Amino acid sequence: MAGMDALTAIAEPTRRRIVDALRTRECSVTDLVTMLRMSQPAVSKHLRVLREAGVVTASTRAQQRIYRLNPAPFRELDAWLAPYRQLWTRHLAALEEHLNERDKP
Amino acid sequence: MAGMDALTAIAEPTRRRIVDALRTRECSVTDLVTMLRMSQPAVSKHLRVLREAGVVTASTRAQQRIYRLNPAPFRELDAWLAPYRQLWTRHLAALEEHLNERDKP
DNA sequence: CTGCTTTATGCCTTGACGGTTATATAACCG
DNA sequence: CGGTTATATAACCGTCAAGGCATAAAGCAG
Repeated sequence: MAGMDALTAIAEPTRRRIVDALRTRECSVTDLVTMLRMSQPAVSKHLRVLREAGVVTASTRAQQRIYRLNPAPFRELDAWLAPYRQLWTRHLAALEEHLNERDKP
Repeated sequence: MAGMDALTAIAEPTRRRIVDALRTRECSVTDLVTMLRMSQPAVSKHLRVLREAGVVTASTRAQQRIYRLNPAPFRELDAWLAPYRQLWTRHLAALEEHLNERDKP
């Protein structure tokens, strides 16, 4: 019942591997277990964290639980990143400025 | 000597506060200490982590060390996020499709 | 109902991390 | 030089989370 935010959840290396896997196609738990070469409980626990953070959603199909990504937190992350974009555009602008300045004899 | 990656470094709540503060203007350590209302050693340690992850750079000015953001990791984060963008564009497309379908009697 | 498969939970150990106080290092000022 | 400011490091502690194994729970097959 922790409720950690999406970014913190995604940051963990193993969970990022899970997220990267789910990006291309939805997966069952055993799918992920074989991909990550980790114990099933470990994977289930990571999935629980991701679920409670709203990063993934699960649906039941027969005995399997199919996990897929939830777009929302990625949009949020994108929104958070937005104001940082001018960071490197400004950087490039400064660089260009510098080059122009240098070419003037 | 850990060498954690940028995303993991940024994910930590306190460090995200530092990064958010540095986004608008560069800061000295004491600046950050007063902002975060935390002990100076704690701030210095977080700055060390951010430094080793390449998130920030430091320069010396008198006795102060001025910290500023390094654009690179944010570009990397943006690049990592890029393939996820189609996640919500697809999502929107599907939604629109669904609405169109529903309007046909 | 009895297995069989798939997933979730409980318990435990271990290692890492965030925070503190105390101290070292470094750069300025007089 | 001595003193003061600014930052980094050391030593320590409490907490927490990630991983393991064992076990429960849930859904299907026969």
